[in-house]
Amino acid sequence: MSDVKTVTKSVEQKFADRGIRLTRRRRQVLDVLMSADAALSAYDIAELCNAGSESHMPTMSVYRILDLLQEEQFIHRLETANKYVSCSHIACAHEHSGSQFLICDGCRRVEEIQLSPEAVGAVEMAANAVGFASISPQLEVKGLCVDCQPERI
Amino acid sequence: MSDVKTVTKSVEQKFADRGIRLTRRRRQVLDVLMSADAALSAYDIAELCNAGSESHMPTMSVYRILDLLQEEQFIHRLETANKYVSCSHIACAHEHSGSQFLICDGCRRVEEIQLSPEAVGAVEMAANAVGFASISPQLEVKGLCVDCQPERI
DNA sequence: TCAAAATTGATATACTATATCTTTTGATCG
DNA sequence: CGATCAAAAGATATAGTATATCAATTTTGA
Ligand SMILES: [Zn+2]
Ligand SMILES: [Zn+2]
Ligand SMILES: [Zn+2]
Ligand SMILES: [Zn+2]
Repeated sequence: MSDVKTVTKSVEQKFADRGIRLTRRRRQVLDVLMSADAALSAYDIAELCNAGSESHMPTMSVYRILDLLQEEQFIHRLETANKYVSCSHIACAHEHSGSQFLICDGCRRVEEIQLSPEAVGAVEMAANAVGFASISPQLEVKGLCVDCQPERI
Repeated sequence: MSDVKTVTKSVEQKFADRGIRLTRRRRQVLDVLMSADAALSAYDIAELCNAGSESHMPTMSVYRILDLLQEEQFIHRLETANKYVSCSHIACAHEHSGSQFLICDGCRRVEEIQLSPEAVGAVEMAANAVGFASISPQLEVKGLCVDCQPERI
């Protein structure tokens, strides 16, 4: 169960490649998000940065850093929850063209998935039918994860 | 373009049928939402209730009333926007089994649609593939409405 | 070294939402 | 009708999320 991730060489490399500095503050925020097993609010993150550390992480800094990490797609903001998660693909070479999130109503765990092209197509179709275009691909869907579903015999 | 709706007989009848009182405050909130051409925040609603009226609508009341109207599906809350819209089906006999919303990034207009069963099925399929079940049906998708799309020649 | 740019610190304030307690209003029944 | 009880609204406090702004510090690179 304990599968705690933090900033690795491959993540450091992504920062370097894009000419973005991985400062102490940014590393703190990203480490907290990568270690978390659920989405966190900006205030949660500030608190966790401060826990067991003499440093003081101001919430403002957290927001600033979240903005940057989001732009670079190291993390994502869950708009239905006002919370943040690290990207599932943060350590791999995967590119995304829009992400979808499953959010467990039981344990708040978040799963980042890619919908099948057919699924995306079906949503686009429905949108086009009423004149909408340029659909943004971020979908957030609530449900129950495999651990939180009532047991079936 | 001006197609302002307010509480009608058929809406009044729905309240009566369900034993819910359509008080002055509730009517004010619902009228504001039905007249609006975009989603509104609770504070927007309070302000609009107060505009050109001697009465004072407290924000607390707005929230209380929004809760009720939502439970009865007269209105919906857009979770990605923290805003509220009146239900497209408020004046008809239509039942919904989950709604989907298209939100225009240009003008903030909101279109309430029903995805095709195939589209819903495709999303459910993707969720099941990673162990999620009991998917909630509310989807909010951002895009550009027909009026806000860059003109094509 | 020194000036410019990027990052962080500090403080204030706006926006969204809930909790709780009191007062008023409205339905019901004798 | 007037007493009673429940629903609704009023009032106030507070929690939670986010942005604006300006000053101080650190990093970069000429
Ligand atoms: Zn991602
Ligand atoms: Zn769960
Ligand atoms: Zn509806
Ligand atoms: Zn539009």
